[in-house]
This record gives sequence, structure tokens and C-alpha cells, in this order.
Amino acid sequence: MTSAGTPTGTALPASLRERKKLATRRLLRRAALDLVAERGLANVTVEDIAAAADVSPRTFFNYFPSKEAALFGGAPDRAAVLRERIAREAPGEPAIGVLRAVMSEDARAMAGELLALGGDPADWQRRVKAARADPHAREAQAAQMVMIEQAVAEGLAERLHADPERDPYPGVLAAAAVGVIRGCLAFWAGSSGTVDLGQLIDRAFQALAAGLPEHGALRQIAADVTKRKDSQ
Amino acid sequence: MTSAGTPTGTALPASLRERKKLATRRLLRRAALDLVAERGLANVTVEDIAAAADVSPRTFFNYFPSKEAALFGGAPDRAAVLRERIAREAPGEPAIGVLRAVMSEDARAMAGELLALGGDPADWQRRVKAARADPHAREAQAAQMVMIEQAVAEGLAERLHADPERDPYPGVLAAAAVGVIRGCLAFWAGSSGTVDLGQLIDRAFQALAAGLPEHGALRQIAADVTKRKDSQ
DNA sequence: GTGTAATCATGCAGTAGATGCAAATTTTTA
DNA sequence: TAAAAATTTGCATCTACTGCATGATTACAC
Repeated sequence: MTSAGTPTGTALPASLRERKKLATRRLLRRAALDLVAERGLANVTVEDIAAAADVSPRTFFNYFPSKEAALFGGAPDRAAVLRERIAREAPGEPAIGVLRAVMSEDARAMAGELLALGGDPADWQRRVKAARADPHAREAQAAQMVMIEQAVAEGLAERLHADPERDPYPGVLAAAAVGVIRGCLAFWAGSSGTVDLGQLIDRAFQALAAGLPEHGALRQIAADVTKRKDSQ
Repeated sequence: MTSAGTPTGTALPASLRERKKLATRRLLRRAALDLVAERGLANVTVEDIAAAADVSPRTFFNYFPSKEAALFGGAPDRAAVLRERIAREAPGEPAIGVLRAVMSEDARAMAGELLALGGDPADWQRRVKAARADPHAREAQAAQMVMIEQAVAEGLAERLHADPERDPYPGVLAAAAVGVIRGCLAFWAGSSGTVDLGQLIDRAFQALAAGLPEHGALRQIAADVTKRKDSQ
């Protein structure tokens, strides 16, 4: 289910202005990932990225608040959507199950956005992998994830009617969940297209809910989740 | 042996030079936390911090690679120590148990370092809380944690003889574990001295190993871990 | 169509983080 | 006490990022 109104999706380019903006945004993102994959984050300036996307350096900052955001930043309203969905979806069911569903779908959407940039999937994973290999870039991605984590924590707190000041559950679970996502993303990026990201995250959350098993189980998951060389 | 040669500890400052360096490092850290608690990270410059610690701005960067590192950066070799301990301690026992022991001890040491800066414990938590409240600072702390996470992942991989490229377990568990630590730190900082950090982390890891329980359990943990003084 | 309002791109100036280099200063060692 | 080693500091430089003013482009009402 590519469900109800994911505002994130590869959707309707309303006006001409909106289409142009989206195009520029993608151009910048693509240029950033390409250049970083070539030279490493430290040897790529905003000026370089802007030049590669044929806009002025100043314009770059109209689209992204920082160099790192161009690499890892998701859709502008991604965090808000996550918070709402986590807070309200499937009321009554265990929080961790909702987390699993919502976050794995979100990750799938994110991977989809990468493909929307055009080009070969494996190419993109190579770029993402290169970006993650750089320690500075790793830090940047973690920083990006903080906003997501905050949103998840808020959504959980609302869902459970918990006061984050008195109850560590929302904050700790959110941090652990986002950690799992990050771990899965890293593994996916390193797998050069042989792993289904959404499925991996799904399984990892199952493992998290069951108590992280000793070693064997997740390796099995990796095997399960590896594509058998056909599907798109 | 709580600290057989933890180079981190509040220990014997060999030479005069070493003592001075340590003193300056603490002065800078203290100044940074104080100023950020007062004005917020955005309104504190490196120049301010250096001035408050009576050193030149240039010297600041001899001690910390960034403004944020002065706030959240641990001992220089913290990551390496963690990796070694996780890789080799208590061989044969489940990885997650070793993680629990090592990381909760590490967190205790970190809290101890704060107290070594002098002053009232609650004061320090107020400072840490202020630092974490700032979104920019939250990002910075997450970025700091990446190095720890990397070290934990490497330690786990070595301990389990796992290939991180083929086996997601070390990476995912490390990310989840560090996430739990971050969640606990946030809760601790917000608790204004009523919670025992090491104990909280210890319990949170137990919960993680048992499969993150639905809501109730961690709230109970919070109660258990609260130093008696209030009720609910 | 045309004119007007909203929106976007761009240039310029300025603040601040960060690094390399070399001179000045301090601590160690012999 | 003098040479050696390590530290502090100032200076120049680069880059990230922001505010503000201005010109270009798109949207909209008539």
C-alpha cells in the first residue's frame, strides 16, 4: 500500500513554478552526491555544487540550509508526517508494531526518491555508500536523523499519553528505532543493490521487538532479504 | 577493577605540562557549557569561550576540533577503549550483556567527568539539559556519538567474527545501543539529578535485550531508578 | 494581452568556524 | 644554565552561512 496521501511521493507537479523548484532541488542533490562520491565531502564546496547545478551559490542556500542537508535531507515535511502517523495510526496496537510499519514504509519512500533522481539504482547506492564512508558525512547524516528522532519521540509520547519528562520510554524507543534505521541504511548502502531496504528494516524491527537476538538471527535476515536477481 | 588504567579517569597528572593541559581543557569545557546554558549555542562564539577560559581563540582549536566538541566530546581515546573492551571482555558471554556492562560503566565515567569540572551535580545537569535543548546542539551531540557508534560496531564485529559487509548484526546492534544511550542521557539530563544514569542505562539495556516492552516496563524502570525523594 | 503582485534568483557585504604556518613563550631535559 | 621539545599565539586564508537589496520570472486579475 502506497497509502493515503504520502506528500513525499513522486507526485503531481502542480504549477510550472513548483516543477522548476523540484527540478532544481533534484539537480542540486544529484550534483552533491556525485561530487562527494568523486572527491569526498571535504573536497567539495557549495560553490562546486552550485556550479554543477547551474545556479548561483546563494541559490543553493535557498534550497538547503547546509551542504550536508543536500546529501541526506529528506522532504521538508517528512518529520511532521512521521510524527502524525506514529501518533494516530492503528490506534490500540502496540507502538513498536506501528513504528515498524511506518518507518519501513518511510525508508522505502526515501529509497524511491533516490531513484527518482534518475540513473541506475546501484549507482545511487554507490554514491550513498561513498557519502557514508566519509566520517564527516557520517556525522552529518546522524545530525539529520536527530530531527526524525525528535519527531518519532513526540509521536510516541502523544500516542501513549506519556510525559517525556517523567517517562523515558518514548525517547529511548525513538532513539533505538532511529538507530536501527541508520544501521539498516548503512548495510543497505553497502550492499550495492542486493538488499531490499524496506524488508530489511521490517525484519530488524521484528528482531528489536523480540529482544535483539544473539547474532545468528539477523544474519539469517540478511539472507532472506537479499534479492534473487530479478525484481525491479 | 573499576579502572585498571582507564586513561580517562580522574587520575594522576604526571608532569606539570600534562596538568596544565588538563586544566585548560576543563576550563574550556566548563566555559563552553556555562555560556551555552546562558545564551544558547548560536549566541556563543569560540572567541567568547576562549576569552572566558583566558586563552587565545587559536588555542581553543588546539584542544577541540570544533565548538561542539567542547560541549559533548569525551576523552580523546574513549572510542578506542570501548572498542577494545567490547571486543575482548568476558569472552563467551552474549554480546548484549557485555554491551550493557561496558556502556553503562562508560556513561557513569562520563557523568563523573562532568562532576570533576567542579560545582553542584544538579547545576551540571542543567547545563547539559540546556545544551541538549538547542536543536543545533542536539545535532552536534548526535554527530559526536557517531564515532562511538563506529567503535562499538567494530568491537562487536571483532567479538563475533562477523563481516560487517555481509552481516547487519554488528552495525544494527551498535546503532540501537548508542541510540538507547542517547535516549537515556536525554532523560537523565532532564531529570535534574533525580536519576542514576548508570542504573537507568543498565535497565534500558535489559529491556532492549528482552524485546522493548510495551510502555509500562520502562516507566517502572524510571521509578526504580529515581533516587527516593518524590512520588508519583 | 497587459499590468500588478507574489515568488524566486542573484550579488554583495559581513560574521564566524576552522586550518596552516611561523614566531614567541614555556616546560623539560641534560 | 643552555639546548631541546612542546605549547601558545597572531596572522593569513578558506569556507559555510545569513541578511538585505535588486532584478528576473511566474501567477493572477482584469
